[in-house]
Amino acid sequence: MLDIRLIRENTEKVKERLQVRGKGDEASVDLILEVDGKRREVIAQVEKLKAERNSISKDIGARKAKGEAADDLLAGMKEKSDLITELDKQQTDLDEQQRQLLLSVPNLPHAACPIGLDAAANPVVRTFGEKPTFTFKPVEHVALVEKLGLVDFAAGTKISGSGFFVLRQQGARLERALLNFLLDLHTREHGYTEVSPPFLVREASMYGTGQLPKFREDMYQLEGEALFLAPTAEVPITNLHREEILNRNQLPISYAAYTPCFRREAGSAGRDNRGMIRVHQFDKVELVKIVEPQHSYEQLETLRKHAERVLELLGLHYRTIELCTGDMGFGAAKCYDIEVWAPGSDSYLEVSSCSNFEDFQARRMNLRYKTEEKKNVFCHTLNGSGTALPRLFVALIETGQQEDGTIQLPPVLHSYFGDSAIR
RNA sequence: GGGCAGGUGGCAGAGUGGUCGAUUGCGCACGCUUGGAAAGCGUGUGUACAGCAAUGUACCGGGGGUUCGAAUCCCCCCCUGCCCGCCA
Repeated sequence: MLDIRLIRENTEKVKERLQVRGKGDEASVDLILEVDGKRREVIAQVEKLKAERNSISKDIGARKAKGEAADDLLAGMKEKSDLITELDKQQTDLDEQQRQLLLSVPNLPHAACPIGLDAAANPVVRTFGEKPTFTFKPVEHVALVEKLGLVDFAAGTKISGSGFFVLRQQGARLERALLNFLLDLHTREHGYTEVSPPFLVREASMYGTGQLPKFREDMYQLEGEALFLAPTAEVPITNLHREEILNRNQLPISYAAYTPCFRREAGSAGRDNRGMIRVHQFDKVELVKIVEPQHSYEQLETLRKHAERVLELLGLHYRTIELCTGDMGFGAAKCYDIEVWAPGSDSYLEVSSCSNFEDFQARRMNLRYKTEEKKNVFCHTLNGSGTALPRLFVALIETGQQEDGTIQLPPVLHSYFGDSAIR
């Protein structure tokens, strides 16, 4: 949520920054200011009346305490109160209008963000390794996992429907190895605090991180309950500190969490949905940072390096792209996607997305910290999907596949997996 | 699922219609004291909104109502805790 003061005081700048997203959001700005203007007029009016009422009421109380009559003071008070009630209603109404408008406006892209309309305009900012070469034609993961009995898609469909899969035997074990590897890496070497949160969250939490009100259709909600299945660990983890005022010396806070993620993927049926690439439930290790504003961009780089390090240790070729203004998510001010190479599919798969939300989420969540000057300032929140497991899984086995049908695993996984290869 | 009790400032905990943004204690900050610390003493200690400012307004879980006036009375909702039942 943007700061109304920022919109008021830097109107043209805000419009310009919204315009570069290319979604026409800048049109809301004038409307917001119009509502804000009316709102402030009403506030000025009603507060003046309230001040009068309070002062006269006080006098009435004082007289009654002394046993004196106060009829002269009471005259006209009822009317004044009724007027206040009426103006209060107007103000509540305008407040709500303004809130809804503000909630529907995306974050302002950082000044350094590349400008563009869609994914085609995203520059590659880093690559690691090279596309591996094969002496044979590499196979796509679907064929690979079925042959080795790692994943049973039919069983997933039977149990839960399309978009679900069952990991079996070495497949299940590889996933478990990856989870442990990821959590160990981030907690032991990158200094993150491990957290295991609930997977079901209440509505207030979904508002906090911005899934609601705009993206209700993408979420699973429990029938008859005000609970949602978390679409990412970002929701429970960031909400750990909702409505809090942190001490400066607590920052930065860094969390790593494994959770499953639940997504309806409504409207995406038939698109990109082969195998494990786009599913309704997947595991992920998420990284979340809560930081001071002045450090948030260096922290974003750090976060990104931590996410990239995963792929580097696994010896996977990847590229990191910076999202352009038109392709960036709703709440992000700057965002990197890390895409790992999947040779069997001959494509890059997004496994990780590292965003700086600046104070966009913190404002919604009322998450602040106390500065040395004892000012309460909104924190900046960052999050990076440390890695979406199924896609990492896909890249790993497609990259490690051998001509004899086995899959060679990178050395860092040997002890976690208990073997050097899947055979 | 059945029954009950509660939601007040960082925390604990008073307050049942008027000078209460709220007694007090703890905590915290600063000062005095001390060789230094503890103790003790003193002072201070919420947030948001409006306003150039002085200042004003709002907030005792949320919303509505009664009243000149509500933390306090009435209604609805949300949340938390406890007991019983059921259950991994």
